[in-house]
Amino acid sequence: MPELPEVEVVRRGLANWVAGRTVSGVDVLHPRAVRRQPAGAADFAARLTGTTLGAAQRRGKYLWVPLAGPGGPAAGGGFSLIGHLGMSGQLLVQDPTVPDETHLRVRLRFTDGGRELRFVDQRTFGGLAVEEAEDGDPEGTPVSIAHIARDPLDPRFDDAVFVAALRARRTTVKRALLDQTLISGVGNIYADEALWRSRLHYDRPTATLTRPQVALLLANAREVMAAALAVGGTSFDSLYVNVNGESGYFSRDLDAYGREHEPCRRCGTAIRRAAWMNRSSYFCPRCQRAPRLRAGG
DNA sequence: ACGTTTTCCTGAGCGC
DNA sequence: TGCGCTCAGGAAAACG
Repeated sequence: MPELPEVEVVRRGLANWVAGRTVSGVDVLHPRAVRRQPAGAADFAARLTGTTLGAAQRRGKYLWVPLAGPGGPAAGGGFSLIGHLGMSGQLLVQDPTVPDETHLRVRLRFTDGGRELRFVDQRTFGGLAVEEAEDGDPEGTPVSIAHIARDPLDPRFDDAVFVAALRARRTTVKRALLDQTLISGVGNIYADEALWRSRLHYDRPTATLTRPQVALLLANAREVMAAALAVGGTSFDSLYVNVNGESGYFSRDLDAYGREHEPCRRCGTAIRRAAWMNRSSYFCPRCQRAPRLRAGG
């Protein structure tokens, strides 16, 4: 499941392999992959064809590639190719002779006749679109992601603002970590890892956390994602790979996620898995004590 | 306005 | 062998 480190690995791959190349043609093999393109698949293809791809950018789990038109950089009009991998999306740089993948959704061909860019997505939660940048934004952030918060690896992420905003929420801590308008890039895996490192239970009300506790949680989220990025991200199966189809190695370094019944690496207690919001939360029942239920009524 | 729940999707894994 | 069920989960949309 691609979260910030995995998406960053893909961003680097795009910067290496497709920047500076001009699109000669686009095949949309599944309309759902471009469902965020208001005018549909044909419009998506028309807006891309003939443009030259710039250096890939990222905010949280979103990627975008600035487009330059045939008339020069300005002629792109501030448009970008924006993408989200969802749960199972892959962007692969693939030789044209390689047979189409089973779940190939979109293909970009280039004027140099070299390796294609393929968007492959089994569960189709991900997608691509061509979009205009937010008016006057020097970073060229596409309009549809203007509400996404900066991520903790962004130098302009404001720690103090985040700490205050999280404590002001009337919700629980894991919900807040997964709220992309508060902090972006954190998904289920790194949320559980950051909570384990911080010895916090996922159901702790945010309002009960002290400023130092939230600051520590943020530092741990940042650390665990940086460590995962350093080894190519987390892969449980073939669903997350870099643009060359290779898996990352962080899954063996996880302390909580996916470790049900295995001993906590701090205290030896068996890690538990709890149903949480139609998904799972992994935690150490000893290190991460559940909040005391309020004696109501 | 804000917080919570539902919805979208497909393949792996499992019990019977 | 195959059917039905559960699970994986990001984030927009719908709901309260």
